[in-house]
Amino acid sequence: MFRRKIYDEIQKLVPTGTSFSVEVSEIPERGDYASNVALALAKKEGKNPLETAEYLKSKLSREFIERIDIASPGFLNFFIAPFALSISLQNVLKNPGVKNWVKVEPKKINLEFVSANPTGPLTMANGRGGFYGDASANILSEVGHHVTREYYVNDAGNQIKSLGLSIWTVRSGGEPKEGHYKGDYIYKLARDKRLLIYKVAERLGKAAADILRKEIEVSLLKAGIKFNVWFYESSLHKNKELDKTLDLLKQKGIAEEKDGALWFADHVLVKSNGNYTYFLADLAYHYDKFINRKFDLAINIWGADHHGYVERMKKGIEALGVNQERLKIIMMQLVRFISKGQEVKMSKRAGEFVTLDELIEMVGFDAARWFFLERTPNTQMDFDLDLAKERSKKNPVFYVQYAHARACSVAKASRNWILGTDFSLLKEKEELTLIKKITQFYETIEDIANDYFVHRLTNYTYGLAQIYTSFYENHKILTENKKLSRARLKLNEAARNTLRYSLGLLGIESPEKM
RNA sequence: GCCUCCAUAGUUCAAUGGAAAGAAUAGGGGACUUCUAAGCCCUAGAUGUAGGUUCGAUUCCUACUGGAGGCACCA
Repeated sequence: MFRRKIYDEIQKLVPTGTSFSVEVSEIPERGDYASNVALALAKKEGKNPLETAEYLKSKLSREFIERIDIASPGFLNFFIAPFALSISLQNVLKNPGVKNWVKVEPKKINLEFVSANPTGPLTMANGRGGFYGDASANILSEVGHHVTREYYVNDAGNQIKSLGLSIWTVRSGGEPKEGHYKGDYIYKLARDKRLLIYKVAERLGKAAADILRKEIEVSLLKAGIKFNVWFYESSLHKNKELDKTLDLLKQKGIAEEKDGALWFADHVLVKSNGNYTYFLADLAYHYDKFINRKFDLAINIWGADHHGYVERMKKGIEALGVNQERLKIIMMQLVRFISKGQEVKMSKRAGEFVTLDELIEMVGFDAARWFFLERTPNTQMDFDLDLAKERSKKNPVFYVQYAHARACSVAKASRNWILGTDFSLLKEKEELTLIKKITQFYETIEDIANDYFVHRLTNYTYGLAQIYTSFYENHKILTENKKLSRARLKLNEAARNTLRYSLGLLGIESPEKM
């Protein structure tokens, strides 16, 4: 699309390694795209930015650019020629697929997300990482990567034993003790006939975890979150992967013994009682990802409470001989849920939480997804439950879906009057703005493929809906002027397709009627 | 005590070091009665404080204030 073309052209004219940007202009007077390249060069080579801008302006091709303005202190503002916009609209109508317009080097990517311990139902807090991961996977596969959606199931630690003990205690008529899991689901599991045969806490816990694991999958499916691999920690133990990892670290002389335990830097791998730590299991897990399964890139979506773990993991995989650039960790900041002006405190152990199922029932599938996908991962967010219930109709997602339904409705009302479309008839401000916005879809996807900020797509989609609605309200699509109607119908079609495409990648429905 | 993240309109959120900080909602005003009014058009309103780097800072650095989280031979 245009941004890429402008960027490539400039790059040919400047010394290699020059860092500059081409971005979408927000203000019409500044054209459609703007570049700071002259300013960047001025800094690098000490030249006058306005002179550099003049030079670049004289050298740049005008193939699809109508005009280039130079603005103080040295910006280049590009105005796309209307005929080029027409061509772009026709291209998008013909080949809407992202792969046609966004080029990436295909990678084998492991995207691990949610990975909540199977010691209870998913809470609505798990929704944030869940939706974000799901939409990321959609987008990364769409641009051409080979993506595995993976859930790491922690089924081998103390918490499973604790789960077993909690159920055991309740089943024996007692109350859950300090450190035990509480909540209705423990009582339900205590009555579960499938579990009655287990008399040992560990086995009971494991069997219960298995039941909970399946329930988690059902909840995720209801939320539209899909996985293709459920990776069990226990399988690492079974296959002696922890020992292999340990041997490797010992061989390299990285693991050190101290006070009867085995350490990697400041972190324990094997406790003095001989037990392996979770850290070692995680190293073995990532060894499996990178070495055994040969993923080029592992993306982990983690909750903010794991941030202290990031550096340890990166150093750990580096020690295993894997470049840490191949591990990308996305931290999701916490969500605070507010009800009646008070924060709703959630704790799985204390049994105080709202489940993901309940959240979706309360605010609806599409609204829940939209709400979480709308925000950047690295800001804490407040979720007002009362407001979400009350204002469900005012949720932006309905505005976007409504725009799509309208576009569908117009398309249905139309007849095939004439063949051939004269796209040059589209010259109203709202029409040209809409065409530009449609082409920016591909630029947005390109950005996300690079930085994984999925919320860019949500914001883009809302903006597209606004611009479409403005076009719709200001210009009648179906008129007596058949040639004009035909052109506007084509634009309507492109807008509808792009809305549907975006919503689809976000995992949100695009109803044809509302 | 040490570390990480965060602080933007009344409220909920945007803004790859760029020009005049965008939306939504709540507020004020208006048009149409014709393809879906869950809509459109206009209007008012914000970068926590004090410094620094830079041609240019919401963005980077330092200190402070306020909020969240993390610092185990837990998982």
